[in-house]
Amino acid sequence: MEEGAISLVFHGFKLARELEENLPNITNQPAILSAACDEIIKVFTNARDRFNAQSTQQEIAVGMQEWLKQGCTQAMDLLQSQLMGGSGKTDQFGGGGMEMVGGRDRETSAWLGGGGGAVQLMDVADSGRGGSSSSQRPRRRKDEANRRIERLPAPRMGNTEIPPEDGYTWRKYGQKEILGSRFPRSYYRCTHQKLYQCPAKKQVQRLDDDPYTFEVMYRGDHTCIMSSTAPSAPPTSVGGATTTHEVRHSHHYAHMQMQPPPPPPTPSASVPLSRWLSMDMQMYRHFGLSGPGGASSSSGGSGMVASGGAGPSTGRYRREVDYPVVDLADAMFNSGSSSNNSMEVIFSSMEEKKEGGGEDPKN
DNA sequence: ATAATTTGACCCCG
DNA sequence: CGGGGTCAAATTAT
Repeated sequence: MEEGAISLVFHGFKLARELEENLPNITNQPAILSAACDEIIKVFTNARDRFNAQSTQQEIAVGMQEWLKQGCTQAMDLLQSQLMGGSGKTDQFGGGGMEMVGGRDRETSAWLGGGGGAVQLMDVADSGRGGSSSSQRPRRRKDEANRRIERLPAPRMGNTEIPPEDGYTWRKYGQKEILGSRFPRSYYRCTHQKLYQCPAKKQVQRLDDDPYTFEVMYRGDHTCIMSSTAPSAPPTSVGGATTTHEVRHSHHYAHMQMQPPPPPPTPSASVPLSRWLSMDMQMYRHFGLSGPGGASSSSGGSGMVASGGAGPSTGRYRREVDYPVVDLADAMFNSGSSSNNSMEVIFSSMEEKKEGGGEDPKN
């Protein structure tokens, strides 16, 4: 199985991330730095070799698809259609189901359709019940939200099993033990909901017998709009949201938090996203893949939510982020030894947090 | 200091 | 009444 190769790619990313995290601590240790780079290169090279050796282009494509599904998501999907003048609305979930990486069988499928119809935007006044004196009881409708369920494998690479992370920023707001399930279910809502707009929510839970597979259910659609850095001047008419780019987000492969991306605060490097995205898209083109099918998701039992950077940069549509991409992709899959430069590019776009929250309530 | 996560309580629905 | 989802205060991380 070539999942090994895919895992290697992930592993490479992980290592890169770790290196990035420790960069500030080892800049004086060229030896270590060098070794680290070497290690990373080795991993990627290895992955490439595997792809070339035992996989057909198609398999590579599939692998990339899986990878993208895990790391990126609809955000990308949307961006893709927007930036590339995609007229073919990517709306439905048309990808194909997947199954693999986990080993266990378990068929099922992919997305149980919900119900059809659009709609979301529930009452904005839906808060204030659990507390104490709430005199309001906004009806809680649960059938309206279109539910989309998706099962995705937890990257079980090397040693880090990062829970699914999609391109959106979610905030965990609850966790509960579910009858009959051995693992708790965690509830997330879009981080930007605070601006009272994004009704998107999702719940994540590990499958009983396949701790490495998560089942995520999405409810509601994202409508995050972070107009420039202006919390005071929130976008008017939320419902509309047709003018500006409606959904964008970042995506990272994080386990924990984030730091720089959001709309208002901390201005900092905030563009890597575009590079990543363009890279991804570039790959799609390169492999002639169809857009990612669904979204993916995140977090597991112990909690991590994540991050993303929504393009704080006032969502500049695009920049000249189209060329380094080719190099990157090429470096990753074609050249094998001298990919240092490319790695730099990768690093420049990786933001991550670390933390060893070892936890794993296995059975 | 701020933001995210944790966790028990509370509410709705079946 | 109990399961499942959400809130919100407290806690922890950044």
